[in-house]
Amino acid sequence: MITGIKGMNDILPGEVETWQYLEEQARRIFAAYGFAEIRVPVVEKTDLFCRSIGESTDIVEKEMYSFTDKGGTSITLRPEGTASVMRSFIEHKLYAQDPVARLYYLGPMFRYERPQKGRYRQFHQIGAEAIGIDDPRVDAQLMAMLTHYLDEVGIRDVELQVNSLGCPECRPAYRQALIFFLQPQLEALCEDCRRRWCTNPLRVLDCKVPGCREATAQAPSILDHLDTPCADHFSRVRAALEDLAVPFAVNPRMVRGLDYYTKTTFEVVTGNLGAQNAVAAGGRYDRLIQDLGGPPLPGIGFAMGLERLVLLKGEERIAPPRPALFLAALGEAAGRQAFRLMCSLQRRGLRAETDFEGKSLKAQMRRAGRLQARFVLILGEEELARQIGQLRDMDAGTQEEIALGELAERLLERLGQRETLDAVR
RNA sequence: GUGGCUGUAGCUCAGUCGGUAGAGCACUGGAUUGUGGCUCCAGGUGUCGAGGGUUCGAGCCCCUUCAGCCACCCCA
Repeated sequence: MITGIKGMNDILPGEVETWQYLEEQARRIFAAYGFAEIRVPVVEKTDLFCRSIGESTDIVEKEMYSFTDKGGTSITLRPEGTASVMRSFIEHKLYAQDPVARLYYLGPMFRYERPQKGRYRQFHQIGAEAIGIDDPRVDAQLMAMLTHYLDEVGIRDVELQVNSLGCPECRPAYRQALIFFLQPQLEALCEDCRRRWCTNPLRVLDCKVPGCREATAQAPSILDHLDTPCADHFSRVRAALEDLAVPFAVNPRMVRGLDYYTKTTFEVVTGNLGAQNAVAAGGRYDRLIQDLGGPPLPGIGFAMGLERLVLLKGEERIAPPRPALFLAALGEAAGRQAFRLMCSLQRRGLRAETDFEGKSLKAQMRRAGRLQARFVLILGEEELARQIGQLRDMDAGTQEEIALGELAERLLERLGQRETLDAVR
């Protein structure tokens, strides 16, 4: 048996409806905030990710699906979406028409990691990017949109956390201050954190080991080391969030896995995802476009992990659509008629089903019941001769004769009635 | 890359002290001729993840290997 690839999952009927729902709501809500979809390839030249995400990040160092194509170019399955969107934005000079762009994307991302709960080698993100405005209100607006979306699709028990990582002018000083602070405490830190102290000291603040948390309890905060523009930006972001009544918590220990972030960073976290806690994450990247060879335009964006949203929805599945009608036919002539009727209903957009195996009426009724058909049309020799059928309401258990010529109309009428009733309830 | 747990029917899982495998669900047929869900009856399916070893005999014990899950690292 040929199986799928580790960490790459099939999304089967029964679950796919939830995916479709989450995607549709994102399209609808993001559109209201002025975002347009952009579709970019799932592979890019490897250099793009090295330059944007950062050479020394874990993603670039050990998690990329990179290979050489037949032309000798090193290409990589995208580990995230922002780099590709920025490449496209720059390549097509979208800033020439309008220096402000709001773009969203959705699709698969790839990272070579050991799979675990909420974490896969092929995973899916919905992301949004707002380019060209450095006003803090844009930061707040993006977080408001994200919060609005999660609320709308019924994701509960989450918290929006915000932080500022400063900029290349002020972050190095903080980094030094943190290194100085941690140096005398190295003994108290875990093995991983002693390594982090050298490689990425900010990560020490994020460690879960109790000993490390104690040792860093009095550590300097990045928020006290921001320079004036960064501090001002951050306070205006918070003010704007308050103004919009978006609940949030400041988390000065929040760290990022990608190098391009500046100033505002944010995460939506939950305790219901096993070892994972992030549902969505994002931040400002005011240097990225320039670093990739574009104009000096600022940007901010976020991405949500679809698998994680689906996981949080849990058993709360979106019900697949029910067939409007199952045509139960007895005998060959009735079978032909049922097949014709089914096709004509389908052309009118009504989901209809029938039996192709000449089964007994009992068996056909059982199948109709299992498919949760709203109605069944029973068509035997006698009905066929009179050009009528028995229309059975499967929910009510009632049945009436109807003329075959009126089938579609009667069906639409009664389905409409039903929908009205549902709406009233 | 490291560690732990688990692999038995399509699915969820039992399987005693080592004696050649079971249940529920699902599926199919039936319980008055042409009427679903509930109930009852009947029916089939397994390289017991794979390979090797111990043993008269292995689903069970030992070794190897593969896969899945979970956790670490890191992250959506």
